[in-house]
Amino acid sequence: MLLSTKGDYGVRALIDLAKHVGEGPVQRAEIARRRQIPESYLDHLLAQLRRDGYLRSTRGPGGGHELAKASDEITLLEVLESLEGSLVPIECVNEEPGSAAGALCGQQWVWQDIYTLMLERLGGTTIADLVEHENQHEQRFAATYKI
Amino acid sequence: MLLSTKGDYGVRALIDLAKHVGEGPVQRAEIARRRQIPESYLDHLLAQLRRDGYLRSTRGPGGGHELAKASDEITLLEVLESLEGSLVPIECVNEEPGSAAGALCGQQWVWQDIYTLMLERLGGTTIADLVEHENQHEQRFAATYKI
DNA sequence: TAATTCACGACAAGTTGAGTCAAGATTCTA
DNA sequence: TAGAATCTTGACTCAACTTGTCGTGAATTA
Repeated sequence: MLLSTKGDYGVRALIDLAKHVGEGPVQRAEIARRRQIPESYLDHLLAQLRRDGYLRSTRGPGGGHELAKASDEITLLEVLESLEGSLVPIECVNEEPGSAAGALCGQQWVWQDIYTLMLERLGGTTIADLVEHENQHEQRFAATYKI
Repeated sequence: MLLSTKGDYGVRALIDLAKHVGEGPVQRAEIARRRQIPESYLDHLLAQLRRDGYLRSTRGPGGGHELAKASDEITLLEVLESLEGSLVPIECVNEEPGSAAGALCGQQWVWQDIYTLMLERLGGTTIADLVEHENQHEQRFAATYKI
């Protein structure tokens, strides 16, 4: 598995925040309930996303979390790399092409191709795109999101 | 990282065997030396590849390992899945598209696309292709492979 | 029989994943 | 100012996986 639940849960949280832009801070418990994420685990993911500037938090009654950028200016790629670290599929993709280490690996060229496409797709998809896709299927899943 | 050293080392070993087809069994120690794999770890990988029918082994002096199939009939995909298990990039790719679990994830559709292309590329590349690519760069790396 | 080579399973150290929990900081409201 | 609501942070846990090492035993050949 390339992604752990970190990348999954973290993106769920951002989608939830994007869907509630303009309604004031969204509470951790709300996000956790709607997106089915363990609340105390979500804490860590929100902290990471805050450190990297994707959201801001306010404490106290009425506090919560809000997006710090427009949802169409946050790509899936940057969020996943923030939460998971580099997404290289195999170590040797990092090696200089033409280096001995890259050659030893033997499959470097195959994966470089796949990796390039992956970066294109993820870099070309924003949180806003994910929200839009969700909205288009809203009727069918309204019950799931318990909105 | 999607692949661990298992997938890397295992493919290296098969490339090495494919390069020495027709020369009789190749010894574990030879493979390990040429491809820079810890010998006792290589054991486990060869065992897995043997179980799945990609090579056969003979014991005793002059023994070693040989491919059990033609190298152009072994795809990178099947070998990697033998060594690493499923290559799905994110859990929800396994969920029924349209299911609640798939929808909750929010990025299912993006990854399904990427995964499909990955399977195409890996399924369309054989050990023979990897050997051919290596041969085309042989001059530059002859020293590395110590052949 | 001795030497060579693979076969298989036990063991182990380190890392990561997936959380839980508690103490503390901040802010709002009464 | 007290108390309640929220987030913040770090410590801690437990299980699984990675990346090996080792030792014993089996098969084969000379």
